[in-house]
Amino acid sequence: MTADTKQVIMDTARAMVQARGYSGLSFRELAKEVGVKSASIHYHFPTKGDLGAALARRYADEAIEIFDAFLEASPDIGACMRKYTDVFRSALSNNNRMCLCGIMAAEHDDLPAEVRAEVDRFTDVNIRWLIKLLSRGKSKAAAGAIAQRALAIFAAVEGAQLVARGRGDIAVYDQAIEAYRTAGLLP
Amino acid sequence: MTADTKQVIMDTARAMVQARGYSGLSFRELAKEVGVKSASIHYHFPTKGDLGAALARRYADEAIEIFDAFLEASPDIGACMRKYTDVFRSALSNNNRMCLCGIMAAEHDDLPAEVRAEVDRFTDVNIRWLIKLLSRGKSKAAAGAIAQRALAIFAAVEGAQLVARGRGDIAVYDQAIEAYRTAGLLP
DNA sequence: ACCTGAACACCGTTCAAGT
DNA sequence: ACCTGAACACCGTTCAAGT
Repeated sequence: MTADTKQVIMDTARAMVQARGYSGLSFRELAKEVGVKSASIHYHFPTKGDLGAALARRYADEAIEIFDAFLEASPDIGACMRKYTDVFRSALSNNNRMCLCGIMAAEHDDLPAEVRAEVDRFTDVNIRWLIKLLSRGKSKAAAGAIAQRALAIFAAVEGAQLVARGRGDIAVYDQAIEAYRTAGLLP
Repeated sequence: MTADTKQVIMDTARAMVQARGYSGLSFRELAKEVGVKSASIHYHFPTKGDLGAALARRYADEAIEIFDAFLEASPDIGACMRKYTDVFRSALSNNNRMCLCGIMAAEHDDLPAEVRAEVDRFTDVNIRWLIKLLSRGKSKAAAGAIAQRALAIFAAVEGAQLVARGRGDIAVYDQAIEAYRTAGLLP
């Protein structure tokens, strides 16, 4: 009936990683916040890599649900795009945090293989969704150009988040996104 | 006459940070590579923050020189822009490394204040240079729009590097940059 | 089934001691 | 001036032991 310890660990760890990265996540700190000993964390997640992979997996799964709901809620490409960029904006407004997989992508070489695999899947999920969005009402002929543009949009949004976070200023994110729209990169 | 130990430390540390991040930098590993004991690193750089700040400071200073040389070498905006994006490309082609300050921006919350200050200065250097480039032959009237676009270009380039690194595929970087150009974000 | 204390080899840091 | 060994409190991890 009370909150499942495993879920509490994941929720707490996710917030920590979004703030300080995978490398910055400490099992001892995490345990202290959850109210158990660090050895107990290992009972639920044998290694740090197991925990990181579980976090990224759940993150990617949630992204699929959230993004697909946008497509169903509105037929307008521009409106869906705005909702999409607002998701990444909300991480920043939540204490200057970053996309879980964006910050982990920067830590690429420090990640265990099982974590890296889930981070890659998050990228796939995003690009696939953007392709679906950009393809609305277009012929199949332009598929290559659309895939390239989807990749560019994802990269640009992640970059806007990265730079805005570095500045600690969400207005930087808003300005970058607006400039992308003005230039015609975003629909 | 032989290589200055302090310089060897900085060169080695820089490569390590570009590969594994500031958090991923270990004084003991660094010392082993340089051929001294970790306590000796502390003689030259009392704290890890001192070393990190020195690395970012030199990185930003070098960027100023390199970028300004582009402006002097060519009057063509497009050519200068291509040289600029090639600088960020070269980090990836050097064993999938990242821009020193890009990877550190992701580690924002883990950085000592003195490191963060130098990372911020690198961003300033980039945006100021991009503004100078975009302003060529334009009236002062559009200054606001130009500043916004400069910020967006920097963010987009950093994002392309981040995503390409995550994929371990430099072609991803090239595709994103090309899509930015097609969309009209890059001149 | 779930948690813990104690131990291990790591980490940055400090400092007295060496040359 | 430059380097070092030893110690400190941290880290992820393991494991025998508890309930």
